[in-house]
Amino acid sequence: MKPFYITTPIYYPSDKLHIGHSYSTVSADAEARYKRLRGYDVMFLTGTDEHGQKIARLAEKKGVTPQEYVDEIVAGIKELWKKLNISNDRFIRTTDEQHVRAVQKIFKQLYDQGDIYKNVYEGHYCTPCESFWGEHQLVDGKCPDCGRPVELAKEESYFFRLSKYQDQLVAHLEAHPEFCSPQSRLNEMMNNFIKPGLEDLCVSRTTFSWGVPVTFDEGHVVYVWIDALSNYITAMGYGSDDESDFAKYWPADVHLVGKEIVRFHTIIWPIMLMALGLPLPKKVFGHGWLLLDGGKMSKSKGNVVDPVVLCDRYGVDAIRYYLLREVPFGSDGIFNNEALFNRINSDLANDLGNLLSRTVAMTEKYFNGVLPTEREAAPLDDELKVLAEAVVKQYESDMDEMLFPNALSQVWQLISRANKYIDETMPWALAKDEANKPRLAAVLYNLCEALRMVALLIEPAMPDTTGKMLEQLGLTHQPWDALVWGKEESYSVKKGDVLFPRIDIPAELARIEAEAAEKAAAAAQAEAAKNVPEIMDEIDFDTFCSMDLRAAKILSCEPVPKSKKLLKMQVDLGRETRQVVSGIAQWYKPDDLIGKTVTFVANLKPAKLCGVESQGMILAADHGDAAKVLFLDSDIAPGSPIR
RNA sequence: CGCGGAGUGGAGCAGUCCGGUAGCUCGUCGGGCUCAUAACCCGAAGGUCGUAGGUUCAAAUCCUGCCUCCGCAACCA
Repeated sequence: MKPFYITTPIYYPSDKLHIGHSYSTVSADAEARYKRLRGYDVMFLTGTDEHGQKIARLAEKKGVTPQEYVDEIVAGIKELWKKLNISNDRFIRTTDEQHVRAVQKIFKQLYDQGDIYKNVYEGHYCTPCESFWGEHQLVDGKCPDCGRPVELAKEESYFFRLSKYQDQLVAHLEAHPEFCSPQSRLNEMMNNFIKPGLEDLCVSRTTFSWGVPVTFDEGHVVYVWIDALSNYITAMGYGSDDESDFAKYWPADVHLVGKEIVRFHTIIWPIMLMALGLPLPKKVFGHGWLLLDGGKMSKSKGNVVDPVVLCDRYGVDAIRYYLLREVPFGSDGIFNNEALFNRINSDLANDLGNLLSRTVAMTEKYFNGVLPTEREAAPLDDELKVLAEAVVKQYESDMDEMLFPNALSQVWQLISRANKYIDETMPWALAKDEANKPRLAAVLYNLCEALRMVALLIEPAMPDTTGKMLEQLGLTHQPWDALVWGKEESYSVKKGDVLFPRIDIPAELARIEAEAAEKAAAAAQAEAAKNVPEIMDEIDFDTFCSMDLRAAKILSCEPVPKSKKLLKMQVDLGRETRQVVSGIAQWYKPDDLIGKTVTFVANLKPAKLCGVESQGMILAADHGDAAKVLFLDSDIAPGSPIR
């Protein structure tokens, strides 16, 4: 069997993974599944990149060791992949002993052959980004990536001679234009990084210890790239006693990566491999991002963008389908709930689910579920058949290029054609006359064939659905070469559960919003509780009684000119009317207050605010940044004492 | 001139490289059908292709100016 080796990036387990990571991994999974179906001996690798200062710091903050910290997060990641039906053959962690040893070996070899050398590094370090920046790269003295402050750092480091291999790299990239997809990104790399001349790369650190130790120089740990990128070969046993998998699967067929790390995979990684005398991967596929809709709003909806929640609520295959369908090649896609629900309803429920449902229902109704083999063909049938065959071909070519949205839209063309075919043939009309039975059987047979092919085609994207569809069609799993029209002799179907239930979109959106609001409120409350000031020193009862609190009815109210915060009011205190100024204009309009009864401090020494005299004070509670006036029941008479 | 992306019927996009009848999905409206998950099928309405100029027989597409919007973020797949 021909080997096919595909990888995802290894993820940084500093926090739970989000929908974007799921997108990368589901894409790789779909391709891996597709290649398995096509008869390849697939090796599908994913994993985690667990070292670095950031994780060390997070662990410290949490009071656990870095290893304990990542162990917990990695467990969650593995659970997520299980939930998403990810079929990875191996899961590498950069803390795996085998990996650590191999990295040490690689580092030593590169050092021994002079590709790594020791020098002093001076630069500005951005901890969140784990990036060093030169003086000229900083923006306003801050990290050009994230805009946060940087720390000046100077340390003894090892450097990797990228420059030495520059010409060799350029030659390779020019000879293999297919090495990087989309090609536009390679052009970007060429123009921005390669042509101006590669700078040697800092590959060790002494400022933290959570990393792979450099064997021959105590205090140094291997920094990021040599540790992380080499996972693709160490996972195959490179540098261990058993390199048989490495021999079998390397070079990788595809490294699937997000667009932001194309640079490392098309420059640093190939050069590392060249230095090690190893063959280069065949392709680096840089996909776009799945962006969250609505910018900052996404935070408040955070719970819904959690892939685990999404799967639990709407089904794994629906999420997988959305991810694979929504991000066009070469650009970014958008994630939002409404788009997700629309896709589920129209593509999955209406088009696909309903097609299966109506076909199986009619077969049961007209033939008790068992189609007779006596069938009468008609010219119209060929259209369906021809389309099905064309779709298979185009689908395969799209999947070979990992153009998932294109491949899926091919399948939906067939689904659409089949739905139309039902209208054209009108099986319910044929059923009215016994003489039409052979024609009716042919129509339903063709629909079952179309559905069978659809079921097989969507397997890389939606493996569970394939099983459910085949079951209703009375079939068991079929190999890829069963994608031939007319392969089944006949059908014996059995209706099952609805494939994809429709979502009541307005109701669902309202529910999500309510949930988010509830969460936000709870969070605000928790936040407020944290900010409750210390209780003041004790006072005696007389001191308390010296404050004359009264109910006061607001008679009129208007903003104080030239002031943002102040409102001027006349209040009825029963025996007199007072003028009071209150700093609540940001939260209350005059109309909100007129006629209301409030809590009033009647014996406060008058004061002038913005030149307006205030003869007392209206009480309000601090509510976060805002203030909430203490309103009283309106039937309390103005001037009533409060105690 | 910080960088990058984008302005095409109600929404989301394709078309722009290589000028020549403006296309797709969703939504809306009308019709059909009744097997089916109020699903399916057909049809229609709806676009000065951001704007002002220029090149051309012809511009969404090429050139120039202007305007507007978005991201620069979670820790980045």
